[in-house]
Amino acid sequence: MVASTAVRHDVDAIDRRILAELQRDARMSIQDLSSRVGLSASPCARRVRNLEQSGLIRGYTVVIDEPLMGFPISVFVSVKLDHQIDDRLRSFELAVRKFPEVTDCWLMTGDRDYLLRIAVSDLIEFEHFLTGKLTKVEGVASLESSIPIRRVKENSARLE
Amino acid sequence: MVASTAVRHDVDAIDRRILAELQRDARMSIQDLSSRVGLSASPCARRVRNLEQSGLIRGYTVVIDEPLMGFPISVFVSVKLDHQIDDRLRSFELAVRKFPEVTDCWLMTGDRDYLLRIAVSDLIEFEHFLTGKLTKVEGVASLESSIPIRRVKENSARLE
DNA sequence: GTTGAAAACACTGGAGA
DNA sequence: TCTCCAGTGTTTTCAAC
Repeated sequence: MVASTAVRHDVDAIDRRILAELQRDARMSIQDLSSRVGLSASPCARRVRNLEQSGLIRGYTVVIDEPLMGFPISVFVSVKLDHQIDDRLRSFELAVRKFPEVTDCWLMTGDRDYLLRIAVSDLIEFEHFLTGKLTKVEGVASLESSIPIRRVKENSARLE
Repeated sequence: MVASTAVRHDVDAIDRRILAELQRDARMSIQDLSSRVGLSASPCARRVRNLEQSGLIRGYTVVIDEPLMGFPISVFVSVKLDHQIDDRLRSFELAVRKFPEVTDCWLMTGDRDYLLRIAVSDLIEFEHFLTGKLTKVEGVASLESSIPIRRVKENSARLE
């Protein structure tokens, strides 16, 4: 019996190099990309298409300088909900997805916790976000914030 | 006195829409992009170039499905160093940048802490990473791991 | 995997609103 | 600063090999 429903894609060494190059610069032309990975354009384009269709490449995005964008401060916030009911989780996640301040959100194991990264212009705005928005979401029981100084490494995904 | 050394870029509403569209699909052609933001191609290309040159657009990257890539498990690790000496920080950061398992790393305020996200194929590999690599980095005093169940929101940067 | 030709696209510069 | 347009070179796509 064949289990998989999606088209499986065997990622070989060239695919890895394609992904690494696209991680570095996703707007590179297929021509440039092909010469960097030692292929001609047609098979390179085909590989990229296959990587997209297999779902391994989920998309392409722009890398924005958050400080220049007006949001130099990040804050990590641990959120604890008062009940781990599916409905509560859903409504919390819905709210979080709507808040533009929230850049990342993970549901953690253990103690009905979420881990959020918040991007703000300053701590005043963060205060307003906490009191005016986050604590008003139904089910939020407690919060714990920690502030990073600096981002040391930033890779969208592990490749090797 | 004019303070800024770099070229300042006033981000207007159209620029924001350009950034939002590129965040959705960074490989979109300028033609597509221009019609989506209600501009013709030439000024749209100029705006993108300006956003790149002002540093607001730092680059473009591919969004990879980490589970399909073979790394379905993420772990957040808090690392405490035994001395907050600049030299120790530097060597720790150098090591972290070299480990492919580490996708993100933040230097936190407070207690000489780093926050890392690790991507692994399973918990066995995570164990090996901890014992074989991370704890062997000079200056690492203590570790605390927490495991997420699921990613709820994933935005490379705040835009609004 | 390669080559090559047609179609789509990007870039430039100039005229006019 | 935008639109529109034309000219040029590049890039993508797709067939045939």
